[in-house]
Amino acid sequence: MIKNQMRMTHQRDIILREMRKCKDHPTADELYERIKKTLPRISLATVYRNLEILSTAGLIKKLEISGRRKRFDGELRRHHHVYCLLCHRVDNIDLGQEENFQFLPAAAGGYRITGCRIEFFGLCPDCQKKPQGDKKMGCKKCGTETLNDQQQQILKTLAQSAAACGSKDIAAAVKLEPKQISSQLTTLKKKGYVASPVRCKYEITEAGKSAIA
Amino acid sequence: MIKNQMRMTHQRDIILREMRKCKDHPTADELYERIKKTLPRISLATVYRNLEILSTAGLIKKLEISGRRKRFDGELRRHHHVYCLLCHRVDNIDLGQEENFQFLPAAAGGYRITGCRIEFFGLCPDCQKKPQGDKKMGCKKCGTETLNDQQQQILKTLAQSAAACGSKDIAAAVKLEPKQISSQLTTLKKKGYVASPVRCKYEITEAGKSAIA
DNA sequence: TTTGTATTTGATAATTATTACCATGTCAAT
DNA sequence: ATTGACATGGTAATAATTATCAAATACAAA
Ligand SMILES: [Mn+2]
Ligand SMILES: [Mn+2]
Ligand SMILES: [Zn+2]
Ligand SMILES: [Zn+2]
Repeated sequence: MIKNQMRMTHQRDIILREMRKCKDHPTADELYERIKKTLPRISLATVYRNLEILSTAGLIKKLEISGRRKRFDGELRRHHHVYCLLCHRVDNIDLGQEENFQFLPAAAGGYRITGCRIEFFGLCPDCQKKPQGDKKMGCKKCGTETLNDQQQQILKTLAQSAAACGSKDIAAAVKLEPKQISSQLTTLKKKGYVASPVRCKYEITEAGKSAIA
Repeated sequence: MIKNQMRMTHQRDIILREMRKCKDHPTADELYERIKKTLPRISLATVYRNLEILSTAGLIKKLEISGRRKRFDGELRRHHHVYCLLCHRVDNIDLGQEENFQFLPAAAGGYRITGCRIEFFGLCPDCQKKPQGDKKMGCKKCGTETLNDQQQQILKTLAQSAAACGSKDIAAAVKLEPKQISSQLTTLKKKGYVASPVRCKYEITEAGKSAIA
C-alpha cells in the first residue's frame, strides 16, 4: 500500500549524518571508507543506493561534474563549485554579489529548465605545485604547431628584447651552440614567428608572440 | 628530438572534420558510429584517443557534464549548455546579453581558475512527453514524507476548493470509495495536512499545500 | 628521395565506476 | 501474528574508459 516511502534505517541515518557533517564533496567510495569506521559491515552497494535515494529525496545534492565519478554534497544552501582539472577535487566557491543571480536563458530550446549550475575549473593549490607535465600538443596543419624547447627559449628571449637582436645577443641569454641558434632562427623565420628587419638581426613577430603565450 | 608534436593522420583528420560539421555533442561511441561510415576499419580506441588529444590541443572542446559519458563539442565559440536530466541529451543555449559575462569569483580558495561553465538542466521536449515515473521519495522522520496516490488526489482537490469540503464534494472530483476517502481524510488530518473546521467538513492546511507542491 | 624514429593505429585486455540481482532481514500497519 | 513494502550485504554484471603492444605511418632531417 505504502509506496515511495523511505525508511530511516540505521545505515541511511549514519550516511546522512556523515554527509551533513563533512565539508567536502565525497564520492560514493570515499564516503564508504569513512562510514566503515562507524559501520564496519556496511556494503558499498548500500552507500551507492542511499546516496542516490537521499539526493532524490532532496536531503543531499548530487554533483554530476568534473568527469567520471559522481560526488555528493551535504550542503543544501544555494552555492557553486570550483574543481581541479588534475586531481578532480571539488570545493565550494563564493560568487559574491552574483550569489543570488538567477539566469534565465533567452531561448531554452523547448526545455523545461529546473536548475542552473555555475562551475569554475582550474588547478587547485596542491596541483599548482606539481611539476607540470606540459601535455599541450600542437599541429602544423591546424596552425597550432608546438615549438621545441630551443625554439621556445629563443622566442622568449626575443620577446623580452625591445630592439632586433643578433645571434650573440641570443647566445648570451640561451645556452645553445651558435650553429643551433642560427639554424633555429631560420626555421622560426620560415614559420613566420621571427622576422629579420636587417641582415643578421632578428625580432619576434606577432605570430611568434602568440605562439609562446 | 621532436616532442609533443601532433601528426595529422587520416583518422584524426576525419574525426576533426566530423566534429566541426556536427551540430550536436556526441559521445565517443556515438561519434564512432558516424565515423565508421567513412572509415569502416577505425577502432573505437582511436576515436577515444583522438577526442582526448584534439581537446587537449584546443581544437575541440570536452564537455564533462551530466553524468557518466563524456561529450565533445566542435564549436569553439564561447557558449553554454542545457542538458536533460532524463536522457542526458545536451544542447547549446543562448544566454542573451549575459553571453559575455565573465564571472570572477570573490574568493577562489587558492585555485588558479582557467574557466567557467554555466549549465542549465531540466527536461528536454521529448522527455517532457514521457510518462513521469514520479520517483520522488520522502521520509516521515525527515519531515519529507510522501503521500500515496489517494492522499495526493484528495489534497489536490481540497487545494482547489475555496471553502471547506465534505466527503461528497471530494467524491465528485476523485474516483474513490467513500470509505476510502474518509479513511484517508482521517490519516491526512493526523499528519496535519488537513483540518476540520466543522464536523464532516475538511480543508487543506499550509503543511498540506507544501506537501503537494 | 630516402631514412630514422617518434607517433599512431587496430585489436584486445584491463580497469574503474556504477548498477542489477537475490536471498535474507526489518518494520509498520492491519 | 501476518502481511507486504522497503532495505541490506554480498556478489555478478554492465558500461565507459584506459592501457598495452606489435605493426604501420607520418614527417623532419639528411
Ligand atoms: Mn558544495
Ligand atoms: Mn555546444
Ligand atoms: Zn588538484
Ligand atoms: Zn530528454
